[in-house]
Amino acid sequence: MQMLFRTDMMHFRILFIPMNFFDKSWFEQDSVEIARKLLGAKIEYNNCSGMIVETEAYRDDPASHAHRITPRSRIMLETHAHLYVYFIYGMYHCLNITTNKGSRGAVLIRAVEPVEGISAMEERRKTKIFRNLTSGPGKLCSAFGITRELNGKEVNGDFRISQFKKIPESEIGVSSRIGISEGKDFPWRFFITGNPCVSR
DNA sequence: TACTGGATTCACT
DNA sequence: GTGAATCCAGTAA
Repeated sequence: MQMLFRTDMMHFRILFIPMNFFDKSWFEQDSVEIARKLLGAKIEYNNCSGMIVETEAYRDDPASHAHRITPRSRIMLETHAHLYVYFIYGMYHCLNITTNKGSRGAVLIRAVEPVEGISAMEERRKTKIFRNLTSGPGKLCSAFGITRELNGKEVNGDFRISQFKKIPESEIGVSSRIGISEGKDFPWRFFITGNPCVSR
């Protein structure tokens, strides 16, 4: 397999990054486009991996942290291909990838199907019910051990994302869920597959 | 400095 | 279906 080389200056290691990893420029696209294309991609972190089965796109709308730029959300305006991890409800983390070069935007990873490191996920989640390991934004962060330590990091460092499985267009659904904020509909926002490991 | 509420989850009824 | 858990970013004063 063809490889790229990446040097890790802190530890003087050479890491091998396969060619199917999304490069930084790929994340310059609009968040809605990326949210759709990320379905079927694989995330890897902490010796665990999972296939993305549900995403949610955020742009400059009232329900988005990007709508009002604050020190916390500034990363969505200033970067793409970076991780935006925030803490919510006092106990959960949510994982986003910044998008939209030159504008504000991000994609929330809402659910994945566990692929590797399942026993570690079971331990962190304190359950052996496969369906409950990563079927929600808070659940998947818990299963992977994702915390705010990852906030601001560029993708394909410790946290990697790569092409994995091609999801047929016919299997991709756009949810008609109601947007949380201000009671407005954002039907373009949610992308799901028919995979059972999606949020309730 | 104090207060409010949230891109969630889970236990309980 | 409902409500509690729980921390912290954001805001008002």
